[in-house]
Amino acid sequence: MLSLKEPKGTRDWFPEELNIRRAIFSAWRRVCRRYGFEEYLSPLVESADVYRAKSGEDVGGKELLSFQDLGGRELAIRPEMTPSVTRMVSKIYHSAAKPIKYFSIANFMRNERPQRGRNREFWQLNCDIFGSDSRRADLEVMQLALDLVLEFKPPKNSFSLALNSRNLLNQMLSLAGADKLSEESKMIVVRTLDKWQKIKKEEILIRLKETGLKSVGIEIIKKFMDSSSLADLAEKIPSLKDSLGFAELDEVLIKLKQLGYQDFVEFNPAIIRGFDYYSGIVFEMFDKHPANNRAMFGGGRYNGLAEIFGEKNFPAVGFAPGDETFRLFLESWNILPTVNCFDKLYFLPLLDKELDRETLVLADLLRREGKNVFMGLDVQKMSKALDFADKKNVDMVIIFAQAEKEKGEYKIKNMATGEEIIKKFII
RNA sequence: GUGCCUAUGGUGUAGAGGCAACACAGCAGGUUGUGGUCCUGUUAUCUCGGGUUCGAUUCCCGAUAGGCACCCCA
Repeated sequence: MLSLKEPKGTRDWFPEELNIRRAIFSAWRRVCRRYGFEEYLSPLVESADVYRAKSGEDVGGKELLSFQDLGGRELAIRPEMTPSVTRMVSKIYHSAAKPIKYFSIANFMRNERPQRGRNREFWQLNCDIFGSDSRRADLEVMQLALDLVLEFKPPKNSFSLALNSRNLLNQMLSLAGADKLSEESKMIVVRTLDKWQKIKKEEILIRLKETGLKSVGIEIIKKFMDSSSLADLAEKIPSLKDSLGFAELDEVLIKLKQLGYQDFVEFNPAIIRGFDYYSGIVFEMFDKHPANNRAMFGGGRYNGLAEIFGEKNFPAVGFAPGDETFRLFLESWNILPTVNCFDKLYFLPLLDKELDRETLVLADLLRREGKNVFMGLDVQKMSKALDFADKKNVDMVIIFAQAEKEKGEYKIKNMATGEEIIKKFII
């Protein structure tokens, strides 16, 4: 006997759950289109090397679900969209009118251990702007991200957008002397900063010292990480004030505030993000619900990624919310939407086996009128038919039996009100 | 890869070392043309393997599956 369980880390989508997902996706589409973004899709698989090149060490490594095709080529089920969309856009980049604003909603696989908010198969919205290095592109992408959340009318203080800049971070790190460290040590420094809010301060200091950083450098890092705002940072480390990273963050933050997002946005030095390809501004949307102690989604600028496809000067900025974390956000704040499969569903039971042919004709007629008709397949008594209609939550029941046939009619019964309408049906 | 927790009908739960209980859902009927109520019947090798015991679904060990937290990542 085979198991009824779906494969580990995947889930079955029964209509009820799927209706919720569809409602979320259609809201996402609505907002993306409002910003003039066009929908695209890439293949489910890519050459495995595409991910090995630039995805994080786990996502592009042991978490990659790869296999050989008949020609011995090594393919991988996509663990993220960014490399694929970069590949796609690289093909058309030179001839396309820029900026290119693209979005997609697709599923992905990562060989992780499933837990709350994380599955092996998951769905993501990916929104990206290519061909503009303008800060207005960063701004628009973040505005879109905020509107995606706001579309669900979340309560006050339920989420926030935290911003940082890889440029600012790198400038700070070079000030702290991290440039003199080995690549490996530098990576450990960055990892440690990523954990700033998670691990104890003593532990952090030990880790930083082990990389060979001087205490002057560690002091700079501490000042940076403890900054509560850009103004605070400018005061603590004045030399950073004139840096590119500071300027881009300052500009984007000011504009977001001018646009009315002042309650949701903040500078956060601990936003690092795992993928290697990020280069400029990075950001994460935080769910502030205590049950969801993690970022809902994130993104940033990744100008250098297209180099793996031989493209130089390929500005790109984007982000990707996942279905699972997003659903948890909506669920926790009690704002989960849903849509029905049918605007209205009609149930046509077979009330008399003598009317087999006529009932089929009637179903056909109703469908030609554009109605959604769920037809009963076996003979049912009236009370059973209505009972079934009740449980299936149909809106209307078509009543057609001998009495109706003789009068040349059928009835449409409204299940909510009990009201019946008589229609002509001569056969 | 590491740690902790859990496993009983279709679903959700109770139970106790000695006949496995309840609710809901399903199906059939009470009711051969009008539903949501009510009533009756029906639905279980208590995940698998081993151990302790006169006796284990219950206690112990292992496997498997699931959950949660790390790692990592969105």
